[in-house]
Amino acid sequence: MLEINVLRDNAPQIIERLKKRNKDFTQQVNAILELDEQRRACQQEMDQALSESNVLSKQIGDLFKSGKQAEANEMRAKSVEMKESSHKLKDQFHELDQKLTEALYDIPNVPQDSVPAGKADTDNEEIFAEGSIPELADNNKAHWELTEQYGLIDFDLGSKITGAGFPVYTGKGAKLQRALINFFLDEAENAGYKEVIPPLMVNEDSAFGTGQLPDKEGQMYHATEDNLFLIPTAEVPITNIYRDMILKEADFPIKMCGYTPCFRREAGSYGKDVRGLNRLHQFDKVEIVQFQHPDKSQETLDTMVEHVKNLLRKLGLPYRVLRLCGGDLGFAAAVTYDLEVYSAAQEKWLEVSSVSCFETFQSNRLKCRFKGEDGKTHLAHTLNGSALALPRIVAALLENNQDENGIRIPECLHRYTGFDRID
RNA sequence: GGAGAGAUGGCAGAGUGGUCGAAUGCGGUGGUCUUGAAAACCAUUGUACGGCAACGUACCGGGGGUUCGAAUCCCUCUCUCUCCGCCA
Repeated sequence: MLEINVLRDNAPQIIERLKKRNKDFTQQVNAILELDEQRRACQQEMDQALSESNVLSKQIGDLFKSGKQAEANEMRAKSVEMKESSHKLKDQFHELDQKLTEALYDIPNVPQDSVPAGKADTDNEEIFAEGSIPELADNNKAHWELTEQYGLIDFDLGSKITGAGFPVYTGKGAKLQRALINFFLDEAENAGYKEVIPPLMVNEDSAFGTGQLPDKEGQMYHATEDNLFLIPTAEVPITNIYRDMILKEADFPIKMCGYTPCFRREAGSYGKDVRGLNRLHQFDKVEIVQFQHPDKSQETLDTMVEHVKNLLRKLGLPYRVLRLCGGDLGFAAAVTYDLEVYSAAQEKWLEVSSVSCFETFQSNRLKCRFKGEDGKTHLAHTLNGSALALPRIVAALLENNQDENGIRIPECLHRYTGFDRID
């Protein structure tokens, strides 16, 4: 969520920049400023009242001690009276504070200047592309055919055990998963990321910290009995490691990576684009996360994109990098780069990574701060990216590398798979 | 699942109704001393909100209550630990 004091000081600019999201926030922002005004006025009144009764209480105590019962009792009556009004002010303050916070939840992050204007994914800006699109034989197959032909993934079996979107990886298909995970983790480690294996379920506070709650609870599987949520991405548990913390400036950059399965309900997305590996309820992903000094987050973002590009390069997949337009930008992100690979049999681009800088939007909720040179505390910047999400990588690998007799495995994976072909 | 204990500042750990934002120790920071370091000594050291500032207010796991006054008493929730049972 946005910082109230930043919004207070820069309202017109913020409203202007938010227009990139194709919505006018003037009214909402004005309502917030109004609430903020009221809240501050109320706090002053409340603090005043509390201060007075604190003084009074102290005096009463002194009077009792020096044996002046009568006077003390008289003041006590006065104090009771005051209590009523301070109680009212307290309630009022809390109500205003609550309203203000809730109103702030509804304002998305402010897009950076580089974010192009636009309404939908068709307006995203392609800023880089690499790799050549393979020419497949006429009788080429989509990955869901290949996985069946070579016994790599059993979608029907997953449906039987759990439901649609929960595939069973078998034989070389399972081994390929493991290989990719290890490859991605090793690459991340080589780039200085510390590996963590976080919990796959998180509590409400964590889901709130990274912004899944209060709005997007429909996306997560919810174990109501224990009020825990299955993670939709490792971003949630990993970023929450630093919730409620004050870091030292020397701690930056904090670089962490982790492999986890991810669980997404994907409610309402049935029908289109869900065939095979394109959209699953459970999938594997290696995530990279960084906490960074605000002055350095921009270059950090670039290095993270570079890291992902490198992975795709090594895998030999044709890919492109998109800078998301304002209309496609996630609620919490200030800027996002999507990386897409070309899946040659399906003849379409598949999103395999999303690298974002959230500036202070997440850390404000997380209360992740650092003590600066000036001795004051400031909110850290958070960044994260997929490096990488497996299913669509597998889809593209299978489709792009197929030939008459099987599927070629990219060289960087050989030491992990132990085989160089699937046939 | 049953029985019990507990939750206090970065950590350890006092504090059972006013003198407590909170003793003490450790740690951190600054300084003295030293060729340098260590040791010793001195000082300083929580967060948030409001205020130009002085300063005020709130916070001792969360929420509620009693009281003129709560870290301290009551209720409730959450979490942690120990023992028993079950179990990978």
